[in-house]
Amino acid sequence: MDYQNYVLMLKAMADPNRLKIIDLLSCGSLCACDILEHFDFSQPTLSHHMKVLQNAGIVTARKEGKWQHYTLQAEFTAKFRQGTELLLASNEECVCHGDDCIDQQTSHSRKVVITNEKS
Amino acid sequence: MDYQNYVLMLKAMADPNRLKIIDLLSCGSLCACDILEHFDFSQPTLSHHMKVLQNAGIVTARKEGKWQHYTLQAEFTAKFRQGTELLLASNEECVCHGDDCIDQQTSHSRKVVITNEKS
DNA sequence: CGTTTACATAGATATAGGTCTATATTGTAG
DNA sequence: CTACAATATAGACCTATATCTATGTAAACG
Repeated sequence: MDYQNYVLMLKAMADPNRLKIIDLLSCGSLCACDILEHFDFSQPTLSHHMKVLQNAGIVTARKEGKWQHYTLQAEFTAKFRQGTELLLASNEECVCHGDDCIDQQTSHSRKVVITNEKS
Repeated sequence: MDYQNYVLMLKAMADPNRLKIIDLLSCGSLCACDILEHFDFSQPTLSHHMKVLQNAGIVTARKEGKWQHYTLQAEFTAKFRQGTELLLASNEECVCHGDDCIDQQTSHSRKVVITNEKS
């Protein structure tokens, strides 16, 4: 997995209002008007935020009459946790062991550590 | 926990370059010049990104001679996972059950679900 | 002491993003 | 068909931010 999708999720989540929307939806589906009641911003602003969340694969929309029902995408939770674990793990799955990685033998800081490290 | 610190982490992580820096550091400490080798941007830009990561509590810096050694903050991993679980959990720890939450009995969409739901 | 190396800071610039008002679209009900 | 209600789209505006060049600072070295 490259981090493209994970970054997309992070960007969508990195807004207090959208994070609150996700939190609301983690308790179950809601329509736009119900979500809007929890915020001070305008309806078009909510529409914008919901589109961001959909584009990131975090939320799905299901139209029912006049109402848009928003639901947390089932795969989101698993995918986000997976991306997080992949990022934070220091094992061989770590991306930095790929072709774009540090050459630990020629690393400058490694040389310094050998000659100057005191602790 | 309010989400303030979690949002700060998310904002710092929601950049492909900073995400790659975190990934690099998940394999161990590195000095600025070693990190810089993996990127095309300038040294001041890296300095900026490292400051963002420090302000978010993700990275710590330790000066050793001329070199700045950057390390993933020990608490970051745990705190981020904790914030993620708190966000995605649909149990009573969910923030939306606080005073700023949905009144599920008077929810408009709930009424609609009862009268119009087919599936 | 002067030079080089590693990094930080200052300031400029350009793009991204969050918000608004105004308006369009779509569905429901009379 | 008309009116209203729920949501989406368009476009403007402003702030945040990612980047750069130029310069400052601090440590090591001859």
